[in-house]
Amino acid sequence: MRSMRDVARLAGVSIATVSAVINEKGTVSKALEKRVLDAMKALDYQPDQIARSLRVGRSNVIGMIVPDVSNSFYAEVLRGVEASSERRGYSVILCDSNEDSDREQRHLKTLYSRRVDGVLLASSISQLAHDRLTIRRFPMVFLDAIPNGIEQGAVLVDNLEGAYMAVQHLTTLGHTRIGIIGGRLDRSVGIDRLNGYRKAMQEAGLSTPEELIRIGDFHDESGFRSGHELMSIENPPTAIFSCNNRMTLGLLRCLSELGIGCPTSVSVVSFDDADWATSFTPRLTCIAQPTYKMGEIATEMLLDKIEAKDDALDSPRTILRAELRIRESTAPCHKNQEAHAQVR
Amino acid sequence: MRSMRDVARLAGVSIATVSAVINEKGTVSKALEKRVLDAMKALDYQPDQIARSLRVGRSNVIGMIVPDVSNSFYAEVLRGVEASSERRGYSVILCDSNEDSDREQRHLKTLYSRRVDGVLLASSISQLAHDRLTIRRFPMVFLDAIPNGIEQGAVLVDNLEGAYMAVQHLTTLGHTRIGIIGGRLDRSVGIDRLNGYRKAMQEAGLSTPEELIRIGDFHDESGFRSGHELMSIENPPTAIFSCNNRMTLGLLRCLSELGIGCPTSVSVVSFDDADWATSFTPRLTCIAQPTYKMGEIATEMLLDKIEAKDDALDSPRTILRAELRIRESTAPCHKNQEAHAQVR
DNA sequence: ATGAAAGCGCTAACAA
DNA sequence: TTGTTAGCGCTTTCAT
Repeated sequence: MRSMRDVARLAGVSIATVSAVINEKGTVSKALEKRVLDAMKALDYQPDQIARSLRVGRSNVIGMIVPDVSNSFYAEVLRGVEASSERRGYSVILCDSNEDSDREQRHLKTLYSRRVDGVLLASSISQLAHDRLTIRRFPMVFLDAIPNGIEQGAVLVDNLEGAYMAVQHLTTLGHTRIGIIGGRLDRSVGIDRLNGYRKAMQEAGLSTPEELIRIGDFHDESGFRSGHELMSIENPPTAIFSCNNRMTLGLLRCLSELGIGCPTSVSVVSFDDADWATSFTPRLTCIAQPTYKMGEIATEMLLDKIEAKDDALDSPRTILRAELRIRESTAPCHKNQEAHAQVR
Repeated sequence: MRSMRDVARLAGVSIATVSAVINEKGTVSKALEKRVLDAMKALDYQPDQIARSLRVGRSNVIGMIVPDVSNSFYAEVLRGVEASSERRGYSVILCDSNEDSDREQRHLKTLYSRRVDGVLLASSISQLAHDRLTIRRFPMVFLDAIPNGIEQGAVLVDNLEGAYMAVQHLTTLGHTRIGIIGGRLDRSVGIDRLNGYRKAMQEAGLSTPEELIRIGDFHDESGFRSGHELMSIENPPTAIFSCNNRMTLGLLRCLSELGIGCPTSVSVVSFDDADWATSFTPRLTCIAQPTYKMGEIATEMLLDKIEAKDDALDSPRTILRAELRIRESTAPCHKNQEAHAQVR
């Protein structure tokens, strides 16, 4: 492994000069610069970032913690993070917490030991909030979800509005019995989406009896189960709003097994878009989050924070809007039209 | 930021003793050990891995390069990698090459600068093979695909056999006109899967006219286009084998738009399973790769290589088997039954 | 069993 | 403009 000494020796200069050339400190004459550059090339020299990090006290590495990379939502966010980081000369250490707060805590400790310059945390295990010590260790930016009591920098989606749009779309189509498959209520994401549902229902003058509200855990299986429960009540919903991609998959599987037509018998809107959403029959109407952009913005925010000249401008929350993408899994309420017809 | 000096001072010992305690070198008396441990706790001290890395010449970090994390195949492999790495005390720097060989090259350079102990490369941009220099820089293990001329350690799936199983399943169901949507033929993966198709067809005594063979690029759009092409030839196939998850999505979208029933009009088998595969109607028959396990095995192989005592046991290739998961997107060939009936 | 000190490869302050 | 040198925080001989 070549070091600066080797380059310096070959170029016939001091290591300080080599360092100056590498870091473009500009105080080096053209002649020497060329000799150094040539020597570097000849030796195929690559500066040792570890040594550099130790010296300058910054690693140019950030950590990113996600609950599950194999969930396409996080994978897409991660892409944005990786791209922005690379652009600005940072690398990212990926940590998958597997939704386990112990693992998350371990990861945080490891990241600290590795002296990452900051971390992006895409999971709001609220317990973390209590551990303020952790937060003091390095700049952090929260992504997607925000733990209770944290006011730090965060990049979020307006979940309430997103859910509201989804359900309003349904009410506009004439649906009155609208079920929801919600996510965990110990997460801001779960709460906000449920509230968006409530708001839209209320505005439409619709009631939201308990039987229409199922709370899942953001996983496939709970979507499946909730779907079954919703469709087996006495007066089943004509439309269902599912609060994330995984639960939607479970719901769709449920409807398929039950032989319930979508959107003929029941309309479906999902929070989260996904690569498969337009390949389904029917193509799925959904609330799309700007995943890639969320990753980019969060990264920019974190890096700005890291590179801020002491006068720490406290990074605010950035709230992005989700987008309603109307496709074919939602249709006018058939039942109500009949009811309407009967009335006449 | 606390250092060993702080701990040593508080405990009233030398930094050598602190180091010995941390690394469990065992030559420290119980009494001192306790004092050191207490001091560490009191100061909330976490050893600086950067300094340690510089000193010992190992970083306990590995790099992983994937062409696209948002493809669930790679995301799942990554999960396995992350889990195994964490278990053995390594962190992983994730690099997304975006299928661009320049970016990949840049990532490799960065990883080298960061002195990672090894890298996992899940992309066979063949150009790399020529750059043997890169390979000498650190231990590498190839995942999923293998560049030409490389005999290094690699974890692969038996793509030929997987494709063979897929197509054999189709021939067994009585299909004789079987189309294939292949992947890029400058990749081992693309070639092997095509050959598996050819082998199964040949063994079944079936011909493979050019019109049944479409070559895509592993992306959604090419699956869509190929689907259209296949279904618009004079005597369209009654079954299609699609060579990866993304192209399958495109194909499914195509069939849906064309209103072609699956499996009634055409059976579909896909290489790659995915979370959505069992939520589709019909549930998708596919060849599942052991993604998570691939990640685990590749990581173990790489770490063993890294930690090998000089006597470098040259890690072999590990070839895993794919698994045929028969679901409802494949059915007996309807057309042939008719033809059969006519002959009588 | 414990400590003193050298040095990993680099940057930055200072000298020349 | 260029070089000398002192560390960054750690591990590891080598004395004691």
